[in-house]
Amino acid sequence: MMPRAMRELPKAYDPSAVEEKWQRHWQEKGCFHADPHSQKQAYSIVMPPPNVTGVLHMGHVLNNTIQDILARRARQEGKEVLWLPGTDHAGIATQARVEKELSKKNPPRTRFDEGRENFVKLVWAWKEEHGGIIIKQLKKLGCSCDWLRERFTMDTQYARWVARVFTELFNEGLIYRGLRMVNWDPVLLTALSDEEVIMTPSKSKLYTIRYKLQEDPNRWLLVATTRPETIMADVAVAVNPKDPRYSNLLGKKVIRPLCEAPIPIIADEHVEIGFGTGALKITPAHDRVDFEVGVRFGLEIIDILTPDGHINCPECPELHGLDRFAAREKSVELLRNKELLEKEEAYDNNVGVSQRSDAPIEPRLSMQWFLKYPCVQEAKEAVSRGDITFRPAHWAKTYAHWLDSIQDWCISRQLWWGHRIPVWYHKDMATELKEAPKLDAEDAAAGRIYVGEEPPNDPENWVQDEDALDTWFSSWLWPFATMDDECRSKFYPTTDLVTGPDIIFFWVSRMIMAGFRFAGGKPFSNVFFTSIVRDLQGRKMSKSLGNSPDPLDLIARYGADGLRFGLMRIAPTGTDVKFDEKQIEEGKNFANKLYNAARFRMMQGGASSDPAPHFSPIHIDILSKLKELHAQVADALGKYEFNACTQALYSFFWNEYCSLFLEAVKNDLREGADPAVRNATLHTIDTVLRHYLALLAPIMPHITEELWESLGYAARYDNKPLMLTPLPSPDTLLSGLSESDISLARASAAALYETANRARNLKAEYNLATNKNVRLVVKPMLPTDADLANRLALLAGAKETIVKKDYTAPRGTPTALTPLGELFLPLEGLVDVDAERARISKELDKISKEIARSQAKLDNESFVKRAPSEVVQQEQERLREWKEKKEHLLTMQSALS
RNA sequence: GCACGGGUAGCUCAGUGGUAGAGCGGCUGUUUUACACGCAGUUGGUCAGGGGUUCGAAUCCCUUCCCGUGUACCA
Repeated sequence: MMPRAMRELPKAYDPSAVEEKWQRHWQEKGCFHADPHSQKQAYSIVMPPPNVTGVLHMGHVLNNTIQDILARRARQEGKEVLWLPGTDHAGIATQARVEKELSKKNPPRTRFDEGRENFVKLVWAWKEEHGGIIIKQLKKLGCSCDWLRERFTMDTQYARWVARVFTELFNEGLIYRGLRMVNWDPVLLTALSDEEVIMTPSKSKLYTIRYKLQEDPNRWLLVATTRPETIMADVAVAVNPKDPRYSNLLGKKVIRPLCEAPIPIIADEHVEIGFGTGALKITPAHDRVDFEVGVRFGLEIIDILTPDGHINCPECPELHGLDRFAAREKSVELLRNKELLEKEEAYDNNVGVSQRSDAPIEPRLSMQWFLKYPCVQEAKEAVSRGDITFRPAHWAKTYAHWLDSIQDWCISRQLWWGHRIPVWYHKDMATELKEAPKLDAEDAAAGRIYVGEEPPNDPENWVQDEDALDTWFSSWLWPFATMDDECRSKFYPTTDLVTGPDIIFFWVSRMIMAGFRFAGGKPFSNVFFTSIVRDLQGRKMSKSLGNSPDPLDLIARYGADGLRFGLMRIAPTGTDVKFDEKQIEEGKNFANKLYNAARFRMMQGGASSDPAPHFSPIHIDILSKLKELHAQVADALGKYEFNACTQALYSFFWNEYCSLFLEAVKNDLREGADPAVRNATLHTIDTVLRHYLALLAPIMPHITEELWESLGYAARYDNKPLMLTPLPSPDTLLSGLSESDISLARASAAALYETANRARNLKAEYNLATNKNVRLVVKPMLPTDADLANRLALLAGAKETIVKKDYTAPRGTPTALTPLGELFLPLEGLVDVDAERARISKELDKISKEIARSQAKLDNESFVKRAPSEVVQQEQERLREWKEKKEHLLTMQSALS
């Protein structure tokens, strides 16, 4: 009956061969392909494109596992699914990567040695060879993306969209070029957007410096600053107009130290009277706020820093050419020598740091391209009205706040790798135009500049802008620029977006605006913000801390399914995930459990015949729990509660199915068992496994697919891989049974399991846990038939269960009151009266406490009067049960004395 | 400073007003034919502290403390 091969199935599940096999199979069969002509309801997700330089980290695993679960579940629900993958050209990261390669050459080279055209070619070559490793890694995780539609943010079609969007926004007057204070990265030599600057707490020093009065060099004004190296660029000292200490100095002048010159004392509201000395040096070229003050007062702008952060001030030879931080030290020394340093104190402030290079940002006056965001109002309303839902919902507040205080977006970068700005200057006036303080649509209308999707027809007359666009200026088009018209008409707007809350401003909000402006509406209906994966100390995972596990290593050791399952089990909604490898091991253990439960079925051989009657209460019980599981999974996934879903799947299978049901039916399958009974049990097992594999498949796609095939379900039901099989309906599971049939069966099964537990407890307390020769005796209170009695013996590890209404136990026989009735464990000569007495008195202690607590509650008049009657009844019932148990124990106790 | 999230068993976390839970870990026993990646038993909690509402609070309100995140200012 049992094929030999099945007996020889390995005892442990090995995911390595299985996972790759199915990944290949699914792809070859085109299982992931999305058909825009399908009549089915559309379900779509665009993958947040990882950097093309990226390698898979735990954040990606979390993110993409969730997307895969959603996509696979949607397929089971009969939807046409598009999960669109791709990578981002990641301007700065990729350029830096290739520059690093160049610097390793002998002799070292820079991009300037290569020249722009050649350098860009080198980056493309690097991308073709090394880029997109992460795509291969995502395949190993089992991601069911439509890989044929993989996109890159610099694909030709995509680039056309970028140019088109730029051109339209420019023509609309939303894009302009201007001389503005920007965040300058002195290491990468490019401007950055506000979002790319991270305010970092920093241990600084506050220096108080003496600025001598012009009229009397023996008197001075004290000015506090953290940046003495910029003194040479000071053009004024400002005080608050309401500050009485300085009112008599207004209009007078002080001598600027280091690079001596008289500068005026001015009054500006911005200065805080209470801070420092109440006098602020004004350095318009090197501070955002000072720049504004400078504009208000028409002050000169003196720039004394080079783009790479060195001092450019020949008038001050001691500092000229020094790096800004070296210059800070040096300038303090010079001031001290001149006795102009009043004091120096420790000071904690926040310093803006480049997200990309970690270098402190330099506020710098620079010619850049800016965008006034389109469709801000629509974007705001889409979320506040609920057309787009955020989960967890509180992120909507962060989003709204950002939109309320939105600033123009600096979109130009001084990079070579990226979308080059589609603006050309007329060659006759290119030089002047590049210096012009503002350029906009008017200049295009006048023919001074050309802006367009295509280069101008007479290229010889034009010079293209040197700058590239911020990478996010292409990413924000991702949900629609990745699709052709046909695809868009079926799959846009997308259904779900799954991403990290850290890019809510960089990406999510900008996509919403772009969607409204360029694609006719919202880009997605739901946004699920994943948690951030942290280590057990709660720290962010990072390369430098070395606390970031390599997902591929985890896949190698625990399987992709194990990794996915383990991670989903600990992924809460709304907070951080603390990553613990133990949990991934649990995922692997669970896969093994599932495998062995299926292996057990395979060892029973042949298919069960269909249909089979529901046989005993425990069969009905497990089917009813399975039906509940269907609802739990649907409910949890509907609310994006992946941990709850995984937990429900785990506990059903391990506890309800394996530990209780399977253990209780083993005798049904033994040789010599009644064939009808055997068939009923096999049929129930097959039903449970078939439904269960389908429910689990989105989370553990490989092992479920493998078992689906090896259990023969593929051949038997749809002859399709599990991943293309519709989710079986739970409605037929208990057909023909009434509500009361079911609840009776469940109560009966619960009583059996509870009684088996009590029996095991008794055995353990008498050190008989492993002894299978004991007998159990039940004095029944509920109808206890032979079937139930046999199952009880099996579950409790006993030789048999005797059901006897008029049983009189020998003195000192261990006993317990169970839902089935009085349970005895006759010891047949092994009676230990003292042990039993001790056990009873321990029990009594516990129960007496419960009785006291319950009694006190019921004695409380206001409880009885005010609590709902069900609650009171429940409490009374509880008390009655405890008292009954106590009576039982007391009887036993007196029998012993 | 402001806003948001969190603090429950040694660890990771469930638990939206009615007997405090799960998994892991610890301890004890166990190689029994699906599974030692297992099985059975067991240990373990002032639900951060204080106050309030309520017959009843981990849960609702106020407050303090701690951790995390975002954001503003910072000479």
